[in-house]
Amino acid sequence: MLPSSTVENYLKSIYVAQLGLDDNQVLVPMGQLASSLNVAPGTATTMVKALSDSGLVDYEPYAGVRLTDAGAKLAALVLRRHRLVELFLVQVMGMSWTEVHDEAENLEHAVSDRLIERIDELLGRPSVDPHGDPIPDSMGAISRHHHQDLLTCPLQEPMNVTRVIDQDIKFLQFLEAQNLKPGQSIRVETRDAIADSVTVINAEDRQITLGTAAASKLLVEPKRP
Amino acid sequence: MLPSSTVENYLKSIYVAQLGLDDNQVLVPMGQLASSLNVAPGTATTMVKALSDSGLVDYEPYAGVRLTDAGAKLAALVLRRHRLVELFLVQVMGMSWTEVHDEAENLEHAVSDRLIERIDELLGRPSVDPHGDPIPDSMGAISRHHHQDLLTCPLQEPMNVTRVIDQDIKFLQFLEAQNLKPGQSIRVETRDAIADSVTVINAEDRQITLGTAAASKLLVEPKRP
DNA sequence: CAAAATATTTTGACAAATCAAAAAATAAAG
DNA sequence: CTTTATTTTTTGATTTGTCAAAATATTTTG
Repeated sequence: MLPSSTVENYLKSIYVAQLGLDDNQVLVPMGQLASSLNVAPGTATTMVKALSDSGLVDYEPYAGVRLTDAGAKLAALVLRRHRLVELFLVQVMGMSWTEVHDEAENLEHAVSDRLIERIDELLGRPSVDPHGDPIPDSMGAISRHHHQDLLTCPLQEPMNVTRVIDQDIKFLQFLEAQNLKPGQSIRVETRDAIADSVTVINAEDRQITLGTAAASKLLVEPKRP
Repeated sequence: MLPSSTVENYLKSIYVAQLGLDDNQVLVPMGQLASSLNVAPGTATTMVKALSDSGLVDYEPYAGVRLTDAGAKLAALVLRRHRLVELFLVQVMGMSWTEVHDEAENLEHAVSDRLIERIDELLGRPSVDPHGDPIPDSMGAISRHHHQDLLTCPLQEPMNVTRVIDQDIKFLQFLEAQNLKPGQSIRVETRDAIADSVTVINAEDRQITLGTAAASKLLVEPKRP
């Protein structure tokens, strides 16, 4: 039986949450899951129990939830559809990278395997989406190559923006306006822990100051690795 | 509040059924609606009552159902999405016209107005889909220009296939194999009421015999009107 | 036009997904 | 190490969409 959109969204949220988990933890707390899905805590509990009965997750009461191999594969394929659709909307349909997330959020549940395969082929089997997020392959395998962010990368060195860990349209539009979107060349000028800020120089030598919360959402790699 | 996929499907079915209604009738019988949606009769009754409460249909118990103006507009926009998606899948994604119906059946509920507008633009504001079905405009208006079918068109005259009133993949594949798909030039050779058959000559002068049920699903217009 | 056949509606039940609020468990603080 | 705060689970209800089968209308037929 094929999973409902709801099930797909739960798996996707757990998957993404697991990737973002600190190394010592393995379980996603129920509260975090509930809030990422915008449902009441009790709703998440009920649903996770059902997913557990279907063998898609391991659930430990009061501790949290973790995907099984079967659940992780399904989740990766949802993410694959989402990200391929996003890239398709940008490359083929000419939409802005700032607006495709919401559209893909719906389409990811409606595109067939056959269509997603066509899209993958048409785009030349891409490895990342317009936000720099890696696209799982058709087996559900995902490249887990770890980038630095603006808080950890070297200062005064030319870096490339490779990924943005946020889907908020306003934030993405801001990055675009400041020439900070994926593919752009930048360098970090200064960091000030007290002021909670990071200053960056963009490709046009304009200086932009970000709070550390925002700075941590921009991933980079050395210009000449 | 935006209509659910289920509501959209009910409206679409009623809309299509109304177009196919004999001129003297105005109400779609509940049984017909139920079977076109593959639901039990009682399910259709319940749902139609709900649609009636929302002002999308007029419902007359034991007689049938008819769309209100609001319902008709919504239905036309669903059909618009469906047909634009079908054409898009053929023209841009390179899929076969025989297989796009099922894919569009899912996507029609997931594409946003913004995306459908892009598709419409990209395709050059087309007026018909790959099956020859007319595409409603963004106001929900649809061209209702009536074609002849293979049972009513003149004999021995060159005609163009303009439309196929059936979405069954096997039937569409058959038409494709026999050079009878929309756009092809054909002529009707003979009709035999007793044998319940129609013989057609395709563009390559091959003769094909169809039953009248199949023949009525092929719409044509004179080659030089 | 009464009897049989057909179509439609009603009824009672169920599954999926959700919420609010009460209850229970765990974690944090004094 | 008890009390308080936080998180999680339970409980009871609700909405949407569905079905099977009984009850009721309508239509057809002899």
